[in-house]
Amino acid sequence: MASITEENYLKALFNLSNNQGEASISDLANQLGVSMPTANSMVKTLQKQGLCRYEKYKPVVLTEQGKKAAALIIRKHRLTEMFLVNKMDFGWEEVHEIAEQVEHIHAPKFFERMDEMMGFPTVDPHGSPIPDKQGRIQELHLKSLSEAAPGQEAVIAALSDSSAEFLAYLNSRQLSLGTELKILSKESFDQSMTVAYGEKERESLSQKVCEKLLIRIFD
Amino acid sequence: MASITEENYLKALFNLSNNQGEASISDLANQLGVSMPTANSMVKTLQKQGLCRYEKYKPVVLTEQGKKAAALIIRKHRLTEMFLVNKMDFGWEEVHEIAEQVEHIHAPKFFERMDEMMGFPTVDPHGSPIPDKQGRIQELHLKSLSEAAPGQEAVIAALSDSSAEFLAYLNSRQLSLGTELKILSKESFDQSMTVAYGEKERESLSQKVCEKLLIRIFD
DNA sequence: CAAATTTGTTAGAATAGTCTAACAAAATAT
DNA sequence: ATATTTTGTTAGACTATTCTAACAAATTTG
Repeated sequence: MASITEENYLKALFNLSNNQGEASISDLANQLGVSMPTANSMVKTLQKQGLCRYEKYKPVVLTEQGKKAAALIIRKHRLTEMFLVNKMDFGWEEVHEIAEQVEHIHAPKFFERMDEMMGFPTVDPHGSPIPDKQGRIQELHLKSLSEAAPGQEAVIAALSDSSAEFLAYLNSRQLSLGTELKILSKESFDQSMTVAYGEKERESLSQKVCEKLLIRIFD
Repeated sequence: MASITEENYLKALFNLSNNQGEASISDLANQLGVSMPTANSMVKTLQKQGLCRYEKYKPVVLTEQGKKAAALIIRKHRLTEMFLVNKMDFGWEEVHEIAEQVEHIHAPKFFERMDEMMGFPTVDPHGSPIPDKQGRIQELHLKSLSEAAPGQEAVIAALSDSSAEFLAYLNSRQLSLGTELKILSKESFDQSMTVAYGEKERESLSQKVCEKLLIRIFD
């Protein structure tokens, strides 16, 4: 069984390799707040266990086994976040830190019970998909708000950044998952967008924000 | 902040010193499944942090600070057990292992929310008192069933053994907290007792079992 | 392309928590 | 009160995870 430390490396590798399917040692070290030699030696350890593939001076690639292990940890993380929000009345900005600890608990029944109690949710409070028990992840292929055009209507389906700061910003603007937006205009100058939603007739969202809001466009 | 290992030593010391207020190195080592040298060196570490007092060849005594720290971990353990039983529909025999892990989570709000959701319970699913937020424990001073006399009526209020095996035994006999017992007779031969409860007209309980059932006698 | 920068590696050391072997003190039992 | 047993201690070693310093490879830049 992987240690908590190893689990954290797997999770970091998984998250970093979303795009290329591989991650550099320096990104890994950065993500985990450890030195490069530390990341380097842990990668060797993971490789010995068949969890990743690695050659000197090459990026690290998770094996199928490693991907599955990582996905199952992420499953526990996201189920926990959802449970905290749905069943324990936490705000979506409060749950990451707690889930970061709970995800390392070894108690299959505990997480299955959460899952049942919530009616088997497919996404977490930030719209990220919850991997299934086999570690498979349903891809959502959402667009970011930046890609939408004036005149379109869309609903916020997920976030590409779930930091407490960004969530606090969204809270302050009454933006949440499910919020329906009408895109009024887009500044070609700074890529900021003016939108309407709920009670708000005209709100301006910076490019930074638009990029982080993942939407489903109404047909 | 104490490591998980240190927390486990504190908890073990707390449980072992219930009677004398002190614990031997060998009992501590035994309780934790480590060697005596290991327990010995950890005791020195805890002492340096002001969590216990210790002199060579003498038993270990928790300081007030150490007692409080231990009680707060036990609080998290027992709140978790109660939450699992009351809110997540686990059996009382399933919760110890999970609580053993959850008790190390650092998230005050998580445990406070559990506490609130349950209406601030004072005992865990096995009848053991839940320490308050200051680490104070309300003593229940219960008698064991062995101390009761034929003719008396009593209610099971707690257990002095919460092992899965004992709990399975109690489940198989439909005995639980709150079960009201009429004591019919006691064998002076083997100290076993014959009792009536629920649908059962006559059930025989061995001395071992009677000692582990903590009761409140009806006036 | 050569120089500079970034990235990655090796070597060596530190800390936490654990062990076994050997010995010493305390407690128990003749 | 001595011998035996139990309990406790010290010394030394091992693994996991981390670090810094020094160097090497790869990449980027002028």
